[in-house]
Amino acid sequence: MKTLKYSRQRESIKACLMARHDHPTADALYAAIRQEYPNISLGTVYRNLNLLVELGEIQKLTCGDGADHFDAVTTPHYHFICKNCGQVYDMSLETMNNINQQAQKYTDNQIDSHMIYFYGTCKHCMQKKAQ
Amino acid sequence: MKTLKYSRQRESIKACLMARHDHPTADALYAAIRQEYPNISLGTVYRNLNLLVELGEIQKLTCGDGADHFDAVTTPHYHFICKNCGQVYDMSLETMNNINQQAQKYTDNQIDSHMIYFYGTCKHCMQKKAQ
DNA sequence: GTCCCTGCAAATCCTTTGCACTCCT
DNA sequence: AGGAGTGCAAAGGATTTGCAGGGAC
Repeated sequence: MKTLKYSRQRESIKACLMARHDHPTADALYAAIRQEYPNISLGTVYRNLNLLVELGEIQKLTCGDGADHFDAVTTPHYHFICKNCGQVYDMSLETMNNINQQAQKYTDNQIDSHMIYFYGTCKHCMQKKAQ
Repeated sequence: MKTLKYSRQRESIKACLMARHDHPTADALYAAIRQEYPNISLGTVYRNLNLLVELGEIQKLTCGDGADHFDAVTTPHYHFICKNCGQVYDMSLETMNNINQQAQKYTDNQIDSHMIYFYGTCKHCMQKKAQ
């Protein structure tokens, strides 16, 4: 097992993600962090994001719009994705009653994780369209 | 609006996907169809898969393993993905009770579609590991 | 004949990786 | 010093696209 060393870049990436309420892509995060560390490289951003995902400190969201998104909230929750603007919103839902039960058909273990995405047009986009 | 013309390639792609019970990637489907049409190109497979998705005749699954998968079943259902082998299984669950209700927070419309993925290790892989 | 569809290859987008160098411990 | 982390640029994988020729109607 590798020993983890401190890096100001990693701290900055984590801090930056936690400060946001949207779910930025690696590239969007890169752009934001460049304001503080103009020399940081995109490769470093990707490397650290993947590391943080492995550590369970952040979550990766693959919503199907090409680029992965990242989320500092790791407790189970769901997402609403606007088909118009691509914005990813957090959704909270009651615990998923019979899902673990259903999953016994496929695995003897627990479900490790899940990804739930709902697609539609968000209110914000509907307003813009109405104008 | 474009007029749709018949193409034997498109028919073959659709037929091939419908005949399968797994959820192949574009590349896997390409390999299968090549047996019947050795000259078909990967670009054509992608073009037609996207067209069929637009027509609502098939479904695209973005499970987060790099490549998109395709599914001939378009009725709402869920997926179990083995973290070990990447196999995608169909799952059926009762109708999602309060989900549309919850979604009113984000959209005034109905939810257009949703993607639900559960991750774990499938029984098949557990057996192999045990050997 | 017209316009859609194809095969091919090049281009694009997102992400990962190899390498020499730097920074933590 | 030792090894993890970085910046850079090149490589990689998946998907899209431009173009000239072929096929449907």
